[in-house]
Amino acid sequence: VIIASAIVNMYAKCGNLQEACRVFNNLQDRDAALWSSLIAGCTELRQDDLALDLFQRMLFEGTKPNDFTFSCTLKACGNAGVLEQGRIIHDMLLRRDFTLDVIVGNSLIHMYAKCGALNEAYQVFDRLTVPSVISWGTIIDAFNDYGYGLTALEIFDKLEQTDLMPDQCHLFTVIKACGSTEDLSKGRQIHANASRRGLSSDVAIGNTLVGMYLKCRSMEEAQSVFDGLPYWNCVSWSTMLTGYIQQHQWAMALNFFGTLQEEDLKLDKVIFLKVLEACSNLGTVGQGKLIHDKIVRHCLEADTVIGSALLDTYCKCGYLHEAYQVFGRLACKD
RNA sequence: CGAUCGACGGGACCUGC
Repeated sequence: VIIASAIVNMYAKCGNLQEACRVFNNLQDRDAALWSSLIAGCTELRQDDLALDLFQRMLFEGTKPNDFTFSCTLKACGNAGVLEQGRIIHDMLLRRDFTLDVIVGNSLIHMYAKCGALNEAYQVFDRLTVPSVISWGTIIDAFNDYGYGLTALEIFDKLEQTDLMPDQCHLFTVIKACGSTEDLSKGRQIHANASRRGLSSDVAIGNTLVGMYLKCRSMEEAQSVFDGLPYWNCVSWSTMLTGYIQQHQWAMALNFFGTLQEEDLKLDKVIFLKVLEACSNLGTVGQGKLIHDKIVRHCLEADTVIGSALLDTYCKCGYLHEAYQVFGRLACKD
C-alpha cells in the first residue's frame, strides 16, 4: 500500500488521473495515506468534486482521515467554493482535537478565504498557536485578493513585529497592496527593506516595484527602479507602458514602444494591447502602421484579442478600410 | 520507506455594443 500510494501520487503528478484511480481501485486495504494521495491528486488536477466524493467515500468505508487528508480535502473545498462542506470539516476537526495542526490550520484559512469568508479565515488565523510564514502569507493574500489592501498591509506590519522573516511571496503581495492603496511611503519602506536583503535585484520583484511606483504616480522612482533592473523582459516593458497610459501620457507610451521596436526584441500580446490602447486614445494612427507590421511579424494579426484591438484602433482613428481588412483576416470572430 | 499548506509567482482584464 506504501508503494501504491507513491504510484498514485506519481500518476496524479503526471496528470494521469485514470491510471491513478486504476491503481487505487485495485487495492483491497486502503489506508489514510492512500486516500490522501488520490484526493490530493484530484485537487491538483482541478477535479474538486471528485476529491470531495472520495472524501465522503473514505468516511463511509470507515477509514479515519488524518491531517494530510483534511488538508487536501479543504483545498478542494476552497477551489470548489463550497463553504458549507468546509465548515463541516472544520467542525470535525474541532471535535477531534483541541489544537489544530498548523498546516491544517493554513488549509482552513485558505478554504475560508477562497469561499470569501474573510472573517472566518481571520478567526482561524488568530487562533493558531504557532502561525508559520505560510499562515501569514495565506491571510495577507486573502485580504489583498478581495481588495482589502489596507488590511493586508496592517497584517504585514504585525508579521514584521514577529521573529519570522517575510519571504518573496509576502513581498509580492504587499508591494501590490501599496500600489492599490497608493501608499507611497509604505512602498518606499518595503522597497528599502527588500533592497537591504538583496531581494530587489530579482526581476519579478523589480517589475512589481515599478508597477507600485507607477500606481503611486511617482514616475521618477518607477523609472529609476526600471533602469536598475538586472535585465528587462516583456512584463517590465508592459508595466512601463501601462504606467504611461494610466497617466494619459499617450505620446510617451508610443515613444517608449518606438525604442523597443528599434531593437529586434520578442514582444508579447500585452505590450501590443497597451500600445494600441495608446494609439486609440491619441486618435491618430501615426506609427500605427509600424505597430501593425510588428504584429504581423509576431504572427499575431489573426489572433482574436490582438486583431480586435487592432481593428478597434483603426476604427477610432477613422481608418475604416484598414479596420475592415483586419476584420477579414481574423482567425476567429467572437 | 508513501500522501498535505500561501505559488494562475511580476504586467493587460473600467474593448466594443
